[in-house]
Amino acid sequence: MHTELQLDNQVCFRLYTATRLITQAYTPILTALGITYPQYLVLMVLWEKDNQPVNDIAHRLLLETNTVTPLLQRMEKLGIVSRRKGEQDKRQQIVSLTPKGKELEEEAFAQIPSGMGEKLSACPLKFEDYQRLAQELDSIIKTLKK
Amino acid sequence: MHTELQLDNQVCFRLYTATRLITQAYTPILTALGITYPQYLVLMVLWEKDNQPVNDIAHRLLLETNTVTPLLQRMEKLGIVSRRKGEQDKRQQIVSLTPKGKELEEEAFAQIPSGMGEKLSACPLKFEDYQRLAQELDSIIKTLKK
DNA sequence: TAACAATAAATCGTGCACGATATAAACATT
DNA sequence: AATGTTTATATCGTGCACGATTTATTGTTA
Repeated sequence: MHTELQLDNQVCFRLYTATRLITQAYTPILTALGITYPQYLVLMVLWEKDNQPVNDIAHRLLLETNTVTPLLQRMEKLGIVSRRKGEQDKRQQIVSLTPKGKELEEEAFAQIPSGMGEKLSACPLKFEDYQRLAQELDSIIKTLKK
Repeated sequence: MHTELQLDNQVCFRLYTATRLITQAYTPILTALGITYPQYLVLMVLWEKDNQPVNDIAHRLLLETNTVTPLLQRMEKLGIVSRRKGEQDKRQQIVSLTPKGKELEEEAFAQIPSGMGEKLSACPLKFEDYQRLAQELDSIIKTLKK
């Protein structure tokens, strides 16, 4: 028996599981808003800076365009973003928030922080723990990125 | 601008990204062994204890059977596990390692710890950091589970 | 400027995740 | 024993992720 290969010793399995469970916690809130978690990530990118090409959105989320393009097509069908050809560079698709996409920011602000805070209220982690967690995850991400 | 809704302030986005990047780091090693990351998780469960019903495997991985069943069907097609009806309870499918599935443990032990250690060698986190990280993820998992 | 290389998106195929539903076997209750 | 309920697994549909390829446009260089 190789203890290195035991599930209980795997940080990665915990990351994978925690990510899935947190995403599941988001789901009912996001479903009420009519979106999914990856769509919420795209919206956060656009709320921060509207009118971005597909590449910039993908780069911000560390995703490939072959993931983001279909995601944006679904979001366009939902009426929360629009896409148009870039003027200086016609290869680009510039993605913009529709009025509906902009309104979602207020709904998200009203529902998500409180809703998620409630679901995690039983968790013993403190603010400083989450901060250090974020820093440690950043150092893993920085190491593996690109 | 609601700072709560900024990507940079989201622990969840970091979890999601770190999980994807670590899984990507596993991929070339696992591909050489002919398996995927979720299949590797199932194998770890079976290396620990062979001949388990689908439900127990799913429960150990905190996954639903509608995820695990197709996963096991693919693994059966690859010849690394076999499935047979339970004898006392005919609703169950008992999953067992084939000789090929057992051999994979040695190959995994030879390739994965060293391969992943190398990829993460540039990461500044120390053993204690990973330990605390694991504990903190466990408390998130415990809070959100079921 | 004609040919070639690089870049931005899109498309295709496969494998998860997961909600919803279906099916069969076991269990429980009348 | 017949009926209803629970349980174990499977099936179906949708939405990611992502490797591989394609297409259109831009840029580069002979």
